[in-house]
Amino acid sequence: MSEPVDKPATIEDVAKLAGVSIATVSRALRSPEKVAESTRKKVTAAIARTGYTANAMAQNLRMQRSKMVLVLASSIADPNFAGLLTGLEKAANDRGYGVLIGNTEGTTGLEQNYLRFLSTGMADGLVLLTGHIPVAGEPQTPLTTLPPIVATERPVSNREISYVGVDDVAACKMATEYLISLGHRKITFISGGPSDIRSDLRHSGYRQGLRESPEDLRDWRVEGDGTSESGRAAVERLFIKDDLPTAFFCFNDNTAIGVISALQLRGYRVPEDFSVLGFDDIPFASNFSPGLTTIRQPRHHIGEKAMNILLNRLANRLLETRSHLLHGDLIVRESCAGVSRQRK
Amino acid sequence: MSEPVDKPATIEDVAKLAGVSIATVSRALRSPEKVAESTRKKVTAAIARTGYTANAMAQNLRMQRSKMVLVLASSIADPNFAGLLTGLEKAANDRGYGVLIGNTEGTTGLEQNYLRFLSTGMADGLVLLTGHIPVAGEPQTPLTTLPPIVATERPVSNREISYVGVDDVAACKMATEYLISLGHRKITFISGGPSDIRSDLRHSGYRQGLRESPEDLRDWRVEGDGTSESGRAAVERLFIKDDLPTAFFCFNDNTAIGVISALQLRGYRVPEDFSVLGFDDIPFASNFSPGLTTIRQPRHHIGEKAMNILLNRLANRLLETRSHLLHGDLIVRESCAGVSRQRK
DNA sequence: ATGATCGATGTAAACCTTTACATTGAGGTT
DNA sequence: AACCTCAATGTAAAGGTTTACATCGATCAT
Repeated sequence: MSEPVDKPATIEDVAKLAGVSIATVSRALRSPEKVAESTRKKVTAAIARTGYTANAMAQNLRMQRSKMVLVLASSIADPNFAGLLTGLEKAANDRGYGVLIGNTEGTTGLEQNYLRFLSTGMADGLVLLTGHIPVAGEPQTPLTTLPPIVATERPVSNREISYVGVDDVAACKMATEYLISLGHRKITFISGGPSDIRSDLRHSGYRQGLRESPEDLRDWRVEGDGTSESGRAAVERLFIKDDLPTAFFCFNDNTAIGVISALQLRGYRVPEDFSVLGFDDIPFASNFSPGLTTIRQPRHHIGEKAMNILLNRLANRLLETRSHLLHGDLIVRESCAGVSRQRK
Repeated sequence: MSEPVDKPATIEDVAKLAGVSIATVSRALRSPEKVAESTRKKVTAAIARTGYTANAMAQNLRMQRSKMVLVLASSIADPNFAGLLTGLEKAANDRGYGVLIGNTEGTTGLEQNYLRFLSTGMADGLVLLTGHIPVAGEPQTPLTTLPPIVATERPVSNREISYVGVDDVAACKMATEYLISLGHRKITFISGGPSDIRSDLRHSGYRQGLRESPEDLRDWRVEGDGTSESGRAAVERLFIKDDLPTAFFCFNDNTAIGVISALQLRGYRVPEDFSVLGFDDIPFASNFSPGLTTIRQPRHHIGEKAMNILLNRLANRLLETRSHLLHGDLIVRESCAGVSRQRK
């Protein structure tokens, strides 16, 4: 139905065909109530005939925005990333925004590079999954020049930035209580590394859980870094010391998987000999054997909520910059059991 | 070092400060060789003082491009997606392009929606992971209006579109020969569903592998759909028929995982009782127990190569629209073994 | 000295919108 | 009949670049 165009039709083509001015065409599209029914019809017809689509560049230039959001992540391969992105992307798309991906791989060099999208105006807002405000080249106060930001996946220490994520503390407290209710009295927390703030949050939830017990349970933290290798290594260290818990509460599912395979490699069985609890409920948690008992992050919701907060800010519906902590569910599968016939 | 700006500096501010025209400033940036050393210095100084960054919208409008590429995927959560995206993203970023994500969830509605990035000129090129050319609203020939495209992850039946991916046929032939070399004579191929072209490619590689054998081996295909559930289901069906192979060659690792857990659930051991081979080498393949023997997709390279092909096309370095098939390595872990003490 | 050549710079158009402001004319009020 | 109001439309500026073309001197050959 469209004309044999080589160059895409412009608003001017439409105006000419409809016999009106370009202003009227623009109005017919952006604020139809301002244009008479009859002319609106003519314009619509002309648009259909020309196959006109407004040039986004021209619009953006004129309106000083890009309808684009930059998502900065330190690792695209992170098992949480896909779910989060799905939510972010859906919310953005629903509101006419596009999602631009920046994979920093944890390096500030790449991080810097992606800031070009902000400084050149290619993106209106920023979703931070890195856990820190991107460093500008010059050591100047960056917050003033940065666009609206929302953090997710990893909270940012700066209080000015909204964070959307699971309530690590509450979830870990609950999970710890669950382990205690199963009879466990010696529970090791395997951390996610010193640089990850969430590790401290989860550890603190674990401690709160311990304190709920009438007995005085040992706060027992060993260091990991969130990889399955670090889970394996932690187990090995504990075996060498010959100081073993009855349950492992792991910073995340990856670590839990490492822990379990290390235990299995030594001939122990999970959950018969040891209980292991993870965090995240990565897609693989249910396929693992034993099925991982873990805390589910509502990744999709987190993503959607984070994006909506950001877009509301962009739309000037000024919002409090608060943290929004979502509830994490305990998903009970097979990797945790009662302590009854356990060796220690 | 930068002035107290509310509005970002424009090229005009720089020009004024440097005492030259805006054309000279533009030239100093885009084609420095055209401007005298002395003025270039003045301009550079002025840029530093104003903290000027060229407005991308204005540039894009003027130059009729966006330096942005749309990546259309049917599922962001696909285990291959992250690795692919990492490669795509890296190559794009290296060449100053941005990557825009479109998650179609397999629905044409969303697919349509993302096409707005193309029709409005927000994206210059398209990376297709969906396996088909997006359908335009009207039943018109879309290829003429679509920008340069490259397909990856799933080949597109249309011959005009370059595809970058692993050589499914060769890899599966090799893997099948490997199973045969282990002594397997009854090998079931579990497909990835009728709608997935790759399923046929891999099946055909498997058949070629069978034919290499001096014996006349049975081409034995059962249907799956690429999920671990379908792997489980396939195993159950075979048990009901009481017609069992000694090895399973699965369309992908997900299926293989389903197959293995179904076998284990029935009390069999892998690889002692059955061998299972996957495809993809998803991040989890090595953490699974038993470690998955599988074919590794060089996801990162595929992504980079695909993006480079697309960007070359965009840069008018006209390239043949050919398929680029990369080699897939057989990763031998524990899930396949000799047939010796197998039950059947 | 004169003109040609060429490098460096400036002028202005073009890219395509949106929107403030001006204009027009119809309908209503006095 | 003169005036006012208001809805509908048009005119033109603005948004910030890039680049073809024009201009200006200086250098060089004659």
